[in-house]
Amino acid sequence: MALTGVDVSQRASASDIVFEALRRAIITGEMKDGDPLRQDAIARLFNTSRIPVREALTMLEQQGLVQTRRYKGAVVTGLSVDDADEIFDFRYLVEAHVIRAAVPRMTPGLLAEAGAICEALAVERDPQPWGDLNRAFHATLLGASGLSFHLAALGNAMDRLDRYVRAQLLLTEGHERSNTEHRAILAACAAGDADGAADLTVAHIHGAHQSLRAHLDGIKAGFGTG
Amino acid sequence: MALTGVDVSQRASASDIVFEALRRAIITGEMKDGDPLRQDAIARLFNTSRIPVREALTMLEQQGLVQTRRYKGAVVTGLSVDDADEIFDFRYLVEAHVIRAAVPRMTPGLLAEAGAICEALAVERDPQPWGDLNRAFHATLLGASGLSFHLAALGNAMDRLDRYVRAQLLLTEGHERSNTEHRAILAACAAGDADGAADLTVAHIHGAHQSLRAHLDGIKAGFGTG
DNA sequence: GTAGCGCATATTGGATCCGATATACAATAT
DNA sequence: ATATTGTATATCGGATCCAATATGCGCTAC
Repeated sequence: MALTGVDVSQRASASDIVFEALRRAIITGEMKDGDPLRQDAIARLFNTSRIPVREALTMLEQQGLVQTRRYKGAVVTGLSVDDADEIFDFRYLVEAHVIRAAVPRMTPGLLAEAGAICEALAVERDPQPWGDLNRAFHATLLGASGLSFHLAALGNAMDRLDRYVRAQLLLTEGHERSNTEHRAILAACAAGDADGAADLTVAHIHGAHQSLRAHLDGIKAGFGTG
Repeated sequence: MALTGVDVSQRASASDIVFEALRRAIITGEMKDGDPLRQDAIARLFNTSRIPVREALTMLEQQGLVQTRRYKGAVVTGLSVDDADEIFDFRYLVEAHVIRAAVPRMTPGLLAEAGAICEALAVERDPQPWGDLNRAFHATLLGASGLSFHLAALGNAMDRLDRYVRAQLLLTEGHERSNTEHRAILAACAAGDADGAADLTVAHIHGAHQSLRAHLDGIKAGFGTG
């Protein structure tokens, strides 16, 4: 029988769906720091009961995206400037390590894939899809390392920073610089220059970090102490 | 009124209690790789319903300590040798960074505290409390850094490795070497030698890593590919 | 008029119940 | 005898229900 099957047991559970939707709403900035997450409201929104919602909230709490206080509910976690600095430091350290490990393992196919994303980034104007493509670009390159533990930790770091980076990019038009840097990183990877790619990656993150800091100093306020 | 209060709203929920108990059972090796975690059985054990158990299992899954398959239940996650190598690499990288940041922030009081744990380690023969003290020693020193995100990631890395390290220590009597290395690390910290402490820490982790590899190569089997 | 108390309501945490799925075993047909 | 199918049981995911706690408002006492 020539029937292609799908593993139906891998379908997402209700908790997974709610989790992904909430996670996305938080990292894109759709939900702001301190916004409360009411179990009832979310359950109605997804046409489910509160049980899957609570499991989604516990997942988000483990990831540090929301904070829960007993009998008071969950709110979106805010980052202090110090917190953001620390997580950027983490990225400098780990992302350099991972890209170094990834470069020698990149196949032509993977480089082509990353190149395609890079091109898509260059013409994308909408901030939301741009942010998604940006993550996809880095995930593709870093993924070649096969270092799943490092990648999970980095993914969490990005999740915690993403909404601030996106908000800042939206205002400062840093897309152009980002795009040029992406091309440079990709070129180094294609050339098999692991150290170069690592340096460029660190510089790339540094740029985002500095822009964010400037932006925050500028508006002065914001950034709940979480 | 001179009455010191405690924030009663911070009492652990049932989920937290179950989570901590299961986490401990897993990281100490009390539960073996692949052991199933039956919701009913655990609920009865803690005299609660399955709801808090499920939330605990969700947390454990987020930490990578158990794996859940829909409608089939959760089992203790096993590490392949490659997985273990990767997590050790993560520790080399991050723990060196954190200890470097921690040294200049260590107070005499904190050093005294670490010293006390170090002494306790020297006379402790039981493997389980020795493992707990070992974690406490490193947590005390690293904690001085105040780098909460790094510390959380390192804690998770330790959680994933702990049972293997404990099992290996149990057989190879690596306690003595560990104790000497602890004293050296502590001395470097007390001397304010951040780079020295970092080097010694890396060497310390390296020792554990090599012992574990040797041990695994020796017994050959074990380590489900989980 | 104001500080403090008590009740009403909203919201969360946990228990119980029900439907869905997996697994093991028995029955049956070839 | 073996392979297939049906069924019984165990276990899980989710819904509903109840208890515990927080919050807001009105009332009372001074």
